[in-house]
Amino acid sequence: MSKSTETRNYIMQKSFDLIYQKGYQATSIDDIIATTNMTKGAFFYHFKNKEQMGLELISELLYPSMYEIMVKPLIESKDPLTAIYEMMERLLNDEDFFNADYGCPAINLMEEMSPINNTFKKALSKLVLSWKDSIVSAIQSAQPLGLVKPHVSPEEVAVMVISGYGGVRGLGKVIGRKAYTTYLAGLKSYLNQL
Amino acid sequence: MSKSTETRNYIMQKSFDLIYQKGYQATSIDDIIATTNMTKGAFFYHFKNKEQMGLELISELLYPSMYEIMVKPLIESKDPLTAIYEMMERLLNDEDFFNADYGCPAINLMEEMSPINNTFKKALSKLVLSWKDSIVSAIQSAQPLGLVKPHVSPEEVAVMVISGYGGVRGLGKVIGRKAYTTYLAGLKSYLNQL
DNA sequence: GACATAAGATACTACTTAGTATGTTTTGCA
DNA sequence: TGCAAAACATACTAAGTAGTATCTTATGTC
Repeated sequence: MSKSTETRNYIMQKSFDLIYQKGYQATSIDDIIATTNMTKGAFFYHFKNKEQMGLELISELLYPSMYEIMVKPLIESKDPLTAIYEMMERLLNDEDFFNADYGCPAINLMEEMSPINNTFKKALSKLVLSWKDSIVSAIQSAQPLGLVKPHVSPEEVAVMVISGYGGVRGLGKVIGRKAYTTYLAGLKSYLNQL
Repeated sequence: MSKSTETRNYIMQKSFDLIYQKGYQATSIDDIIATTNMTKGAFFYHFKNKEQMGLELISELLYPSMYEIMVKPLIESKDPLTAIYEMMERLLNDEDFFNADYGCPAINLMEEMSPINNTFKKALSKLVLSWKDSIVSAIQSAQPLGLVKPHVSPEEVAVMVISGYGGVRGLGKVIGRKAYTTYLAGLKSYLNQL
């Protein structure tokens, strides 16, 4: 990796961390160059402006890493229901990438930016829609196998699961990690009854 | 109502609207005095500073109105499960107070402010905890009546319902109101199976 | 090793921000 | 009706904001 792309990645990673903790709008370019020990010249050499940097953050950092943990485990799984539960368990128990106090970086950006920036909204909707699709497919594939009752709506389940995740990430910000464990228990009963 | 408290209420109501649409940090005092046609002198006569105004917004406007629609319907209800469902239905279908693009003002503030301001966090946790308590009590009261299976954990149900609500408000920002209707259908099946 | 360009640094600008100091007007009440 | 205090207005400040213009240094290539 060239020195140039190395610093670019470094700026993006640090920006990601700051935005994750403080929010996109509350993170200033001065913040970013301060924590990276870079200068404005470096930042604006690598990125057209702050918005462009944010969008590249989503497509190059957020989307791929979230796809890996949220979507991929659901594709090609013999046991879709436990795959969904274990995906959620890994997601909520990953304390390296996530911090209960700060919630989920993807959800945070959705909450903050969707209402005020249509480009962000579209970029983020890709992520949520591909997650939804993978859950719908998982349930659909489970039904002919008799693992999920035939009258169950895969769309409804997907919305329930996604909403549950987004909501418990917000709840965790307020009442802490215990929200996660309680939610996971509730999710297990929910999935078992489908 | 005196003229003074009238303008105070007016400032608070307009501030509430702005914060609901743009977020707390993105709403400047200049924004507020511009949309109210007031001046800085008026604002700082009625409020010590921006933070204090936000906190009074929560305790005087947000908490009471949310309590009315979220908590009250669950107290003294003969049929707790349908009470929960109908509460959620009213909450999500109220298009006067809420806008799908902007989500829920309480959830928004939780998402934005809990990680960065402990006073906001504590004020907002009151709301979410009293909601949780009322759901727990509703389920508990339903169990001896045979309306909810005895092995069901009221705490788990409460966390599922609250997370579902918070999450679907975020999802609605991205994919629109159809998230609400799908979620409500999913919630109904979930509650019926308890 | 020269030298063109990439990569980064410095110093600015124009604007916005929360908050203050000090002014003027309105209002209740003796 | 006079007048003190409440209610509001005006004009500032100091710090922060995204972005630009221009400079210097590093790096690959012939």
